[in-house]
Amino acid sequence: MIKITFPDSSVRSYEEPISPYEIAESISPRFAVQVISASVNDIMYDMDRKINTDATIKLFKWEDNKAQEVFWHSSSHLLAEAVQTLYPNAKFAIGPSIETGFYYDIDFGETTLVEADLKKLEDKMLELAREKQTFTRKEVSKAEALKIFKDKDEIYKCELIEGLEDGNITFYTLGSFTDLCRGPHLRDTSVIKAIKLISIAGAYWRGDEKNKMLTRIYGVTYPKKKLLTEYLDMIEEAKKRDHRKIGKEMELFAFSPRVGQGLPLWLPKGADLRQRLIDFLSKVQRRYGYLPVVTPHIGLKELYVTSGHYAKYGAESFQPIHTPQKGEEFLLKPMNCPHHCEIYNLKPHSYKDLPIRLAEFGTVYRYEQSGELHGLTRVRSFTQDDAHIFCRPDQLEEEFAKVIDIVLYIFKTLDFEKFTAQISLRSKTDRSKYIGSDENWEKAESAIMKISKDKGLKTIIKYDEAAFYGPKLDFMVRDAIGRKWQLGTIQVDYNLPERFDLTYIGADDAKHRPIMIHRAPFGSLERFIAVLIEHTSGKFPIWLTPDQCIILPISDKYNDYAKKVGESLNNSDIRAAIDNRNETLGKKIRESELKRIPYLLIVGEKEMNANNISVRKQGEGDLGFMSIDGFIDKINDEIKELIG
RNA sequence: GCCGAUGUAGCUCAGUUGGUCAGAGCAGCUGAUUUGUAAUCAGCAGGUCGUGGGUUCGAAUCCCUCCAUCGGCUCCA
Repeated sequence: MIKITFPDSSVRSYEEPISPYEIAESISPRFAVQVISASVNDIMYDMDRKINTDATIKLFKWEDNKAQEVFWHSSSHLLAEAVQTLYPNAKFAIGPSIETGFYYDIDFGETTLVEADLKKLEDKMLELAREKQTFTRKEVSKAEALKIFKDKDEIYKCELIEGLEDGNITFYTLGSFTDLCRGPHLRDTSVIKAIKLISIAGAYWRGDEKNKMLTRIYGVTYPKKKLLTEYLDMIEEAKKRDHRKIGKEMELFAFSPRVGQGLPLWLPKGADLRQRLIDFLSKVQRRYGYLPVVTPHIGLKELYVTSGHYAKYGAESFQPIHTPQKGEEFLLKPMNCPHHCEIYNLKPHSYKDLPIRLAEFGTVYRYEQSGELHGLTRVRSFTQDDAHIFCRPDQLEEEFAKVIDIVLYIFKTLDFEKFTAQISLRSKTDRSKYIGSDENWEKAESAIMKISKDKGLKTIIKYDEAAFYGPKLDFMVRDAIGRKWQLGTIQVDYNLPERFDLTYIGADDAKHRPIMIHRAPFGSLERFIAVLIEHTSGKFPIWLTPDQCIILPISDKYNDYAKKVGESLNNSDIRAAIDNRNETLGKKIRESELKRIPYLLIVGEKEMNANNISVRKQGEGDLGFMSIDGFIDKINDEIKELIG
């Protein structure tokens, strides 16, 4: 007999060997059917794999991530089996589960897979799934594993096996398809009821662009048709919030191939919104002791040679601007820090002067790869809400903490509740891509980790994500369809102060090196606004939105009164538009609602006589009559509540 | 940059296998209507079908180049 401990600490005895499935069945056969995967002593286990010793067990139903992972991973094997059946010459690379669904990277050789082929694969997968195929686990030696895949000419699998330790290799066989795989898997394929192959994409073998590009098939599966339909509907809904779509609809920004790829044109309403965000942050920064500066959009190449940016990015950037002066070369500025360092360096500083916080809404230019451009989230010209804090070592913690406060304040004000705070450190292995001494890096990395912890910030640590001059604390937010984007960033830098030979005179009358903090709470206005659009579906908070209200005269008999109301509102700094077209009220309401204007002010006979307005709130309907001053107070109260 | 897809009036889209296929709705303009909480009616005007080549008697439709966009990969100071 062995003792099996359950998550609620209850213990049951069983005759060994026994599988997780049998254990689930002993609890209730109905429960057993719902269990998709299991862990034994916190190691994921096949449902039919036998347990021989005392153990703690967890049984996962569909709702559990651990169940979905197994479900989707098994689905990737099912996809591979279908591919192998229809394309016998295909060579398989890897096929993991992902956040939602799975993919498989496959080398189709000379064959090109097109979208239309996905349907055939889906059908084949369904057909195979219905056969109730089981997954068979087999432990193999490295030599044996290599031989099997070598015989089949599965070069990618062989390469994977080469990197594995002998004695740790398992195969799983599903129908006619055997794969190198750690497992675990579903008991059988019959639970896979709904299948959708989402898309085809290219993906480099092992994620290295020097390697061959394989064909990646993305898919998602569910145990119920309804769940798949719900998922697909949800994606459709999310696409309606796409900032590129809304930006066009609301005329916030645009692109022109004549101006150039990735160079956003801010339209009047978008520029208005953007300026309001700048004003908002400027006010916060003034409170925190930041000093505004303005620097040019270009700088001599030598500036970036000094900073190290030229060596790192020079070749893949916008190339130098030449002048009539032979040998003179300017670069479009890809970041503001070197300029700010030069400002710091203009005069000697006392330790008493620090910290110095130089802030600039600085527009920078980066030649992003064409395939990387994406709406406003990845562009070639963008404006950072940049600032550089030059401080003494003993001020670092406090300054860093205050920057975190600013970021959190902004996120809170704009209702960005779901964000990830990510500590981005150096690669553990490859240190060639960074500048500066190990000592400086260690100081900076440990400082970020300590301060984030002291601040009580929930962080995740990512290696190989640091900037080349220093580690970062990044605030990541998701867009409408779940892609993660970095917004706010705070970076500790010991390296640029050295390169620019920044100093201050200490109390000991000796020269010391300040520490530099780079920080941008929005990250860039472009990306921040993109994410803001997707989070709000374009229904911006009242203090930000371009038109706070629109006046709708019922007929042109009331246009003069409408104009008068508009003037009163504008005189009180309420942004009011007027729709005095010769259209029916119904139409004006409909269009204003679709334009996401927060308040519609209807004026006709009654309002004109009573010198008031009839207020309708976007999405909610008629609020009844209100005096003009009453409405002004209402808007101002709302704004006060949001931004104080 | 790489793999795949897409590109028709300002916008959203139709256009079967190449042969009156250059269309519709919305927006715009003109006129009528003077309107009470999500689309008033009628008429008019709008496109060398992304660009440049090619195949063909004939190309929006087939092929190639380039440009742009979309989904990924790689990259992201």
